[in-house]
Amino acid sequence: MLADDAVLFREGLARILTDTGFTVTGRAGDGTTLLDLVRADPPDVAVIDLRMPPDFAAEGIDTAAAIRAATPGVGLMLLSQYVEVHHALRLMTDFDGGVGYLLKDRVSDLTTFAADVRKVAGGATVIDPELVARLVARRRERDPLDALTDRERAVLALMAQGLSNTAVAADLHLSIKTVEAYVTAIFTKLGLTQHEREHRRVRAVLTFLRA
Amino acid sequence: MLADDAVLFREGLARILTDTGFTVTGRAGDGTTLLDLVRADPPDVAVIDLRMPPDFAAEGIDTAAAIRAATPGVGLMLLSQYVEVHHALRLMTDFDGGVGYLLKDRVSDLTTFAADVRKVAGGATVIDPELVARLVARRRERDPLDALTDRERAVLALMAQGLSNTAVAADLHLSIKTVEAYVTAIFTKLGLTQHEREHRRVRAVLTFLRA
DNA sequence: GCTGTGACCAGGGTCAACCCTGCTTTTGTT
DNA sequence: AACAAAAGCAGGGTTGACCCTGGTCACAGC
Repeated sequence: MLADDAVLFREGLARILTDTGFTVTGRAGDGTTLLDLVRADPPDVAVIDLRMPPDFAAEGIDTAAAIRAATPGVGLMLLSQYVEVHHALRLMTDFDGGVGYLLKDRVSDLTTFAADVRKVAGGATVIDPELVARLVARRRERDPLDALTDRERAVLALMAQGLSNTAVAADLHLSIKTVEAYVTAIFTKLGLTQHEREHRRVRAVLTFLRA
Repeated sequence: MLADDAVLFREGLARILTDTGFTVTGRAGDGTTLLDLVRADPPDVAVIDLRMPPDFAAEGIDTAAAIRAATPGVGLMLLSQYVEVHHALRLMTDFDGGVGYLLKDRVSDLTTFAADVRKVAGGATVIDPELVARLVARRRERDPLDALTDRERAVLALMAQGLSNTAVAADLHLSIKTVEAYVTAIFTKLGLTQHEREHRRVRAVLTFLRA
């Protein structure tokens, strides 16, 4: 079963899978269609693009979770354009095997790729080595935004859109005093101590944009 | 002829082209290899990923230019993951037809895609409609940074690194009063009038980062 | 010679942003 | 039950950022 909204890629992948011995039982351009198709005719494995319509914001992994819940025996191979460590982590912890997570551009051999898909169909976990390396590195240098509470992150997100404290207060239904308190807390947690050379609000925004 | 470093995509595309009536005479993972292959056995058309190794910074279009110079009769179909207006412009102006520029994710029909590739092989120019729309919009709303003088741009660049006015003054060997004057001028030229909801310095920085 | 523009700068003013200190309430953990 | 953290907010203070107005000098174009 194939799920990817990019026609060129999906149709190309369908041909590759057919050539490497798989039977492609269906194709879907979005998560809802995929879930319906899998329920109707559970395949050995579903190959899913991580970013799917409508929001292209990793619905692929939510769809995968829904498939796992509905049809636990179906393997789930996720393909991503970019390294997204937290999704890999989620796959390794929330799913009980039978999942794969590969980067599209790092697949260099079709035979190995096919073998990985088979492993996943057989219940194994297959994660791109680059992701493992990133996970290890990540544990060493934690994301500075990790220290922020949900509220602080929300405030910073609006700051990063160029909103004033007045606007942030209005949008989050808070008082300006509260927002000011959060802003100061954000600076502290991001290690942005008062310094003559820094415009800390801009620095905080840059940190957010780079995360 | 196919040129794309992403094996999954390239091999999938090879199969699609074969299925839609083309003969795929060769495959290349980088521009140099592609140029060599095209010289050795010029095809009707080369399908090229815009982003190629080693720098993934649009070598595809340079390779296309080199191919055009060496073998003028070869059509050039470029595929891009993202809209990049300046590359489309270059294709339309520097090349004398026989070029195409499509976005990977916006190809929704294989038959139409194949027809587009044939048009390019026949000497036509095929550009994704979305790009045309962007080009038209771009001519209307010129880059806001164009209105800035060299000095204003320099000041904004340092602002965009999160520097305070004090630091900008020190780095550019100016007085703080001068920097303040430039900052106000920058806001005016970027159309950032005083508004209760905006933090204009952050907005200016965001404008700079997106340019 | 005149005009316009860019670069550079000052005095004086306003205020949003930030900081400090202190508080209450809610929620989660032990 | 006790404690800690997060959320939310206030009073009062400081100040960097911004704004207005005015100025000089160098350079380019007419």
